[in-house]
Amino acid sequence: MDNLKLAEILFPNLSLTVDDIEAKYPQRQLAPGAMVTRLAPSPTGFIHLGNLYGAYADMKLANQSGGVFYLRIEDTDEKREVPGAVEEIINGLKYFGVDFDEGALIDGEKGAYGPYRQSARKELYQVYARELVKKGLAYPCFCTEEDLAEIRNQQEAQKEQTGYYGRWARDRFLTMEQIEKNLAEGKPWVLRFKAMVQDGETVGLVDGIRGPLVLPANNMDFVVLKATGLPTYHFAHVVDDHLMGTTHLLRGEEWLSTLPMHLALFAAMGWEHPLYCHTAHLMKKEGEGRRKLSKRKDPELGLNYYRSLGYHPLAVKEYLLTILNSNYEEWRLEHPTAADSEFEFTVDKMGRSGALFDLEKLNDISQTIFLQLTAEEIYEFVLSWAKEYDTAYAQILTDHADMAKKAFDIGRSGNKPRKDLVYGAQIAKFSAYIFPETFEITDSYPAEVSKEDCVTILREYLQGYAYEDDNDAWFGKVRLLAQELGYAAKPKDFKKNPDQYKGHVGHVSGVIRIALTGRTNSPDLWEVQQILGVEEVARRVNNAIAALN
RNA sequence: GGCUCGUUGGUCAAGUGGUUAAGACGCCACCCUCUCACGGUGGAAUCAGGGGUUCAAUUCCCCUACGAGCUACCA
Repeated sequence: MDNLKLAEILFPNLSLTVDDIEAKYPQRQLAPGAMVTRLAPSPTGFIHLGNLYGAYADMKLANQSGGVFYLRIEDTDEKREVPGAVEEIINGLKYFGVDFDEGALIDGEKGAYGPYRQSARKELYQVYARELVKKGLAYPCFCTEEDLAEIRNQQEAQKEQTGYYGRWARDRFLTMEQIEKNLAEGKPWVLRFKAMVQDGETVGLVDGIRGPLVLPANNMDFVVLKATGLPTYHFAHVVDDHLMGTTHLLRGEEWLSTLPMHLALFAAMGWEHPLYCHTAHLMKKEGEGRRKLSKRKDPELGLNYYRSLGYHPLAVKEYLLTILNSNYEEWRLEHPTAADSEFEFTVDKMGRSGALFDLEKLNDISQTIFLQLTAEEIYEFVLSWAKEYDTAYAQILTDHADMAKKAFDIGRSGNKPRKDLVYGAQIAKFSAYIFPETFEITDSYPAEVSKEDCVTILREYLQGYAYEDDNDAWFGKVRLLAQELGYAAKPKDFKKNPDQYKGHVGHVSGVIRIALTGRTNSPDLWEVQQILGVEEVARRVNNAIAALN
């Protein structure tokens, strides 16, 4: 077989040569140790937590080493492409704090190693595919779907490994005449890699996360170029990551089993492969078992889920970081306020087994994230969330900006701050008590207090209420009132002698709390009243009295 | 089915040929306390199972079970 001639017949119209390309994509001039990483999603749907998880790792690796983090769009499958997906990927990632040094943009791109959309790199792949043919390492295959199904059936019947390989690789043995004839007849063809391995041969490499790995060498004559002339993932990955100078390649563990193909390709091209790092999948608990989080079944996998609920992007990032690197949480404990960029991220501390997504932990982290924001920042964040997902609440926040900010800030100072705020939707519900439009009495009065006493307490309380009182003076009055009505001034006294009292001051203030906030659970009452103002306090107490009668 | 990867409390996990097997979230109890929180103290709870190797195995090897992934002209 004349490989050079075959290459010429298969690729007659390429304008570029290998030298042209190598000249256009020189090795990157970076400091030693600088890592080049990438995110390479395919525009087939929404971006999910898994993408974000990987993106943070890639970004940290590049940033902390003075390297480059770029975005490449893997759009070689025209059938599955979803319109607008690229925009959604970029915007979605940006919202959660992922920025790229170079790569695809919504319109166009930036960086010298483009194009960053694989569909625009068709000729590049073909030039290298032609090289493969020249070396006798690739050949055209004219098999139809039916032909392949037939091969598979036979293999299954004979209990042999399925696939296109060895003696089953029908078109591997085509003569030049047969190929020319097929071509002349206009038969569609794909280009297959010609696997050259002995039975039982293995390949070894060191994975950044999993350590040394020994895998069976690839024996499949897999497809390198589809009938459309576009490459498969395997070929595109090898060509692109070589040309774009990727040094550390993070990807999901689903690629582990096709890794030998990629290794074979790198070897065939005579290129060095990047350091592969195969990450574990995020899992989901289902019944007794666990399974990979799935795009279809699990809305919480979509980034949009967290965004629509109003989780702060920093909270999502912080949470993902804790499951990304096993020693991050410990570091965070020692550096509670440091920027996460100060944490040195290492690939070998990434988990080998899939983590279950833990919403409760996210909530916990989310609470402490809000603690670090100012009331102003919280307000801005919640408002921008509400504008998109809860317009009624957005209107209220706009109308009562000052009130909202003060309410968000209650009890957050000092060294034992409250952690009331978790995420947008929760905040909307939690803060409802403060605004006149949403205030309503939803909880019931303490069972220890009779209806008559409730009325008495509220009447007397309102009479004695003075806006100028400080917190201590205010509560002193409540204590006094409690005592006058036969309630213990201190809960401890009541606990010791429950028969001597109707209840204790907590029950009395509970009545006031219900009247003022509508709930048994509210931030500090004195502060709430400072925000509401005398008139509103009086209005709410009077309404409560009226409702009791 | 074949191949590959994985398995430490409920969850995230540290860790090592000899440890009282960290820590975090959650849970429970108590303390603090005007509620709820926050905070503090304490507690329950883990090396999937079985074989080896070894003086000694959670750690090394093998098998089994379970989970996951791949087995496309998808990525």
